[in-house]
Amino acid sequence: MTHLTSKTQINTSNNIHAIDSNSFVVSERKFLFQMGDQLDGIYRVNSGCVKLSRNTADGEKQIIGFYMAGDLIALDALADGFSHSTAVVLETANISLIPFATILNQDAKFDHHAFMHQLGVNYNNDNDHTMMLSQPAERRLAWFITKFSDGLAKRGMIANKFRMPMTGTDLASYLGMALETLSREIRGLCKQGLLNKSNRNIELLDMKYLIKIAAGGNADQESFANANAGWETSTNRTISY
Amino acid sequence: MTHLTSKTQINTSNNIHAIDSNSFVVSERKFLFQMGDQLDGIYRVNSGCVKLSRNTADGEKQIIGFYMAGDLIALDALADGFSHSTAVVLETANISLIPFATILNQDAKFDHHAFMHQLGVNYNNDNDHTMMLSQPAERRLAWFITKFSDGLAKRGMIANKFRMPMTGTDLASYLGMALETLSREIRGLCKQGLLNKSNRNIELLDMKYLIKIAAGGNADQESFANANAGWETSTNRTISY
DNA sequence: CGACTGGTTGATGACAGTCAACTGATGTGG
DNA sequence: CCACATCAGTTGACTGTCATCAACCAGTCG
Repeated sequence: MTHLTSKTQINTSNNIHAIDSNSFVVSERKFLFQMGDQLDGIYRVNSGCVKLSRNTADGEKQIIGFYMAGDLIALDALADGFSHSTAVVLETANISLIPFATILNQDAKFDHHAFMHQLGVNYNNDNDHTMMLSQPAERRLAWFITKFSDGLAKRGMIANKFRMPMTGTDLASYLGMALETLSREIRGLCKQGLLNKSNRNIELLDMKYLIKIAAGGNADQESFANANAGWETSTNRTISY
Repeated sequence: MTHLTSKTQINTSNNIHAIDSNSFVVSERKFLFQMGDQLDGIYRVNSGCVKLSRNTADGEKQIIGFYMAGDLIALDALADGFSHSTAVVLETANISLIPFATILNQDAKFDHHAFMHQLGVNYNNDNDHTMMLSQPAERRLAWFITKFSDGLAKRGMIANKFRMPMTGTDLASYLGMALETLSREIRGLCKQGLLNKSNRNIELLDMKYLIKIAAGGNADQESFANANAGWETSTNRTISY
């Protein structure tokens, strides 16, 4: 893995291709930045998928989020210019650097309104994540799956059949559970007929019921899938949040 | 409890006194805003303490943070102008409204740099909180206590002897544990000689060891307090983060 | 004074973490 | 292309942390 700390390196690395002055491509498994790096601004993900992680005080790595088109990352660098998290690309990504100067200076060409809006969206997503962590494992998983699917729908992609860009280990860390627990919970949802899974390929069979679980509806209740078998109930409906 | 949704109400409520055009006082137990309120901007806490909460999908209330002098709240309203959280004042607070227009418009009198800095600080604090939620209960508690103490120190207040502004129920919710668990964990730390507690008054006796627990050091190890009894090891040292 | 809110303590059990063994994918060098 | 190593994920058995339920106590307030 290469390691990016400055724009100079961006231009010299053969894994990172400048598209224009502000946007560049980072390929799978490459670092965008690491904890402690001094950044020139914050980043916007234009396409692909990036994971952010942090180290706990005792050195364990924890995933704090997965970011896709439109998301802002490295917001923590607003505090002091240094990144407090590590960014690794999961799916080859097009990234824009938004320099601090652009954010602070009254550059009319920069859409401050959209920036602030996105900041709020990111903030809300993070809060949702935080809140889910004190919920039962099955609920956390159902929440993630429906939210991920919704994210795809919002970006105009197929929402009921997709490939997870992250490993189970990463997802388990993000959801605050052991890898084994994640594996068992996924199997549980499969057995309930709510989804199919092979490797990282997921097919949602009963979105409504998954949403119900995510919202705290108990999985022991009668499944919508059982009560109303078929595809009518499992269309890739858009979740509002 | 009264409920503030607009500046009009701010001016009419006898619990809220305008100090200047931007700053006002909200007294204990009053709402600053509630989930769903349309806001005119985001708020800055100048003094006092404010708690933020959200409702889970199944209607349970969860505390997402406690905010003190310097902290920004209602950042989620940046997304769409509506608050996704509820703010209740715990200690009579002086609050400034920072209108969206001020943030977006190129108002030279507004310190955008300081604003962005504080945004990053808030963001980091939230990430810390999120990460702690998958740690053991004792560790979460030790983390909160040391962090709270550090927050007091940073604001020039006495850091090793203070009063908790929130109820145990609120703190338990924030830390993602049951009230009973919190009660037992506090007692556990007391029994280890790390702190004293009567009602909501806390006295830290061994900050270093609390920090060690917060960082993942096991409480079964020999306590610094036991190894090196006395006050020399329990001064209100400032934690760097 | 009773009714509340806030907090403590004990008994019990469930959810999920840990340990361990194993299977299946993916990748690498000879 | 195979042999091997490595990573990713599965499954089972066991254990422990912590949530739940319940009873109880201490302030506070109308």
